[in-house]
Amino acid sequence: MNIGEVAEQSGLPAKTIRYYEDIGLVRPARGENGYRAFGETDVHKLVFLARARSLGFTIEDCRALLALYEDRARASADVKQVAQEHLGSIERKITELQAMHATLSDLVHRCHGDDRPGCPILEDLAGRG
Amino acid sequence: MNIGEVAEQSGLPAKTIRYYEDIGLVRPARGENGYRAFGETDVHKLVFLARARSLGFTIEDCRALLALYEDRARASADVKQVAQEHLGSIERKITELQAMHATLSDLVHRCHGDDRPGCPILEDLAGRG
DNA sequence: GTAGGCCTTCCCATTACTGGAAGGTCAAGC
DNA sequence: GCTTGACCTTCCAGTAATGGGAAGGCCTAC
Repeated sequence: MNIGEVAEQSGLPAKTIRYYEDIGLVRPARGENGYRAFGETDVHKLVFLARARSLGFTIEDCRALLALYEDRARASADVKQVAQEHLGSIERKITELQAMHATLSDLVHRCHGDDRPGCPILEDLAGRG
Repeated sequence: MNIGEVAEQSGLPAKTIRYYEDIGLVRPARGENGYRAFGETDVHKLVFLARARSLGFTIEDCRALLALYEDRARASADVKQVAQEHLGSIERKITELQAMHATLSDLVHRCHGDDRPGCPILEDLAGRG
């Protein structure tokens, strides 16, 4: 299977698939013409990667999860730990964004948004808020 | 004022302040010895930048906000628009993270996390969830 | 044989820094 | 006067995870 078809099936851009090969996440065979020849296993891995990435796992998380996925003797405790740590970082990001949102939302609501002088947003940014 | 003191006052690393000069956000004078010589205005700008960055504005947003801040004839409508667009992008990010969180949280709770075979997390990632 | 649509590699750009090397400057202490 | 150490300088490279685009090979159809 050529990279174009794999891209379609996995939902990943061809560029990204080549990158994943570069960093060793997949190792497709090569045809005589030099084209990458993807097997079913490769496609499965790429689907796995696409899903994991869409859940926000980093590439290194993905590498670990993929190793666990391929490890017949894996303990799901290891998987759970990676996922829980990621969940924690998602929670921290949400909290951070919510704090930004609260502050900024307040400033935006207090800004009349016309030509009158005095803008609460600029005043806050300037340290006089 | 040397960069070290400015770093302390603004809360920004010296490295970051040099970077901001590089990209034209501040233009400190230079002393005879080649050291950057920051004035009060520079410090104000850097405090402004630190605050705006902490609210998640991009560097280019900051550049625009700084220009508006320095523009005596500015309309707060312009400021408000930048802020509102940023608020929208924060909201989109939060929504995205919350979706990830919901899915992953569900998977984590369903994963027993021991040595028994079958891990809902891996099964989801593999497309069999 | 040629047009187009694939595929290949390679290098550069992105965002907002961060780290580190190599070297100049300054103030203090001996 | 000399050294030490803290500060400053520039420049180069790296981060995460791609995306863009050039230059060129391959493949199929007309």
